[in-house]
Amino acid sequence: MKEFEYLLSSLEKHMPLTAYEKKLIVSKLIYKHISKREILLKPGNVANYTIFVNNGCLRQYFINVEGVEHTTVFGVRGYWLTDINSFLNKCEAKFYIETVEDSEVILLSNDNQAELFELIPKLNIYFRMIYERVVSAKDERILSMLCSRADERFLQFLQCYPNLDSRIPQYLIASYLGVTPEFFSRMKSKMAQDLPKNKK
Amino acid sequence: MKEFEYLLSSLEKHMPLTAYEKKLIVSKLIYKHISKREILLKPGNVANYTIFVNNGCLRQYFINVEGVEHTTVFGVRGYWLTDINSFLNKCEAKFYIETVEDSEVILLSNDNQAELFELIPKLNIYFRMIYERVVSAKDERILSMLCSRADERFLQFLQCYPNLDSRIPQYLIASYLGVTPEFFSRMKSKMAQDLPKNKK
DNA sequence: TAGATTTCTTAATCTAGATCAATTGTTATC
DNA sequence: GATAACAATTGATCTAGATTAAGAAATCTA
Repeated sequence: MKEFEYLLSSLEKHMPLTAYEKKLIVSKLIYKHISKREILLKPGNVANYTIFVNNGCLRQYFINVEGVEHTTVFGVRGYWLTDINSFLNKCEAKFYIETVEDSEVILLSNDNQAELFELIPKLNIYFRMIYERVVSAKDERILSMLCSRADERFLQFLQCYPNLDSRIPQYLIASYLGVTPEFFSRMKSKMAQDLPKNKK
Repeated sequence: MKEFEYLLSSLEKHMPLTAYEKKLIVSKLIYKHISKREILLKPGNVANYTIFVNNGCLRQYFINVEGVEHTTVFGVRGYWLTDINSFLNKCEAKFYIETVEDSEVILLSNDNQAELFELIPKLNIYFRMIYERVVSAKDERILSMLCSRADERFLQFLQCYPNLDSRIPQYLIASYLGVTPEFFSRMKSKMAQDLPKNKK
């Protein structure tokens, strides 16, 4: 039960839960330890699960026709992650989901989620609220892609994912920012150079 | 009551509603006719309402420090629109919301929405599902900004908003795509030029 | 229907970031 | 601890799209 503590406390931030309800919820969940660089979802497959990140870091990414990876989102502790279109419509996923470091995740299958919505309707409140916040975060990201330069987007990334930059390879950050690793490298050293100047 | 028909039918696609519930819902809504270029929300104010577009077209946009407008989303018939962060947290909005053409909208205030969630809990299902789809759409847009060129993004825009391009000025489309009006103009004529070649 | 305002186009020049290619660091693996 | 595989840097060149500036169309509005 300890493994589900963090998720349950996240639920209880939004609504009270009885001991029975908690037990019911946990009975529908799968806890998993996954090591670095394991693929949880691949394009072509169906996203049968939505994934709660209990520890570690995952990412969702897309590979375009030229074979270039584009990271749409990182999932760190407390994040829910899935190819939502595939999960909702049981159609083919277009995104990969992969661990970036050794991670612990909690899986909730589409069917189990549907059952839980039936049995504990107030879970709709929880997911409604989760999605509200996801929408808000995605709006920020869209805005950032629309009107910020790569260096500003990097600063926003640092805000959004504190300390993550030291945990993951920088070509992944580049793929999240939408620049090449080469450009990111140059940009980073330029920013470090300019920083002392700004401080003066 | 006729004015709310489309919204109610949209609700009923997701769940059955009794006559009483429908009446209750309608009693919490405000129907409004607004003419072109009216501003419904401004940065600095709080987004007290979420807006259902019954007819016409609105857009949400941001103005950056240089005074350049960036359109994050268009709202056409059936869309819900608000500065979600401001609406949820009653904090200052950062986005404008404005009509692009004469429009009819339905306003639902934050307080009334909360009341309705209390009185008709299954509305949580509706909004949960609406937000799921919004998240999916925003994922698409993020991906598009990350890995498509402006001309490809334009084609995606046409798919996403059929016929809208003929209804709105093209500098608005440019601001949605994230390019200057000048570049958009040139790109468009280049695309028209290249089209016949592709057909051969 | 004329003038004013807004929108769109075209051209010249400029820049953020891409691409290609080579080099150096850093991690894994046997 | 040597070799291979992967990650990061650096430099030269190229391009999508920005900027500035001007004029042409289209639209309002009186």
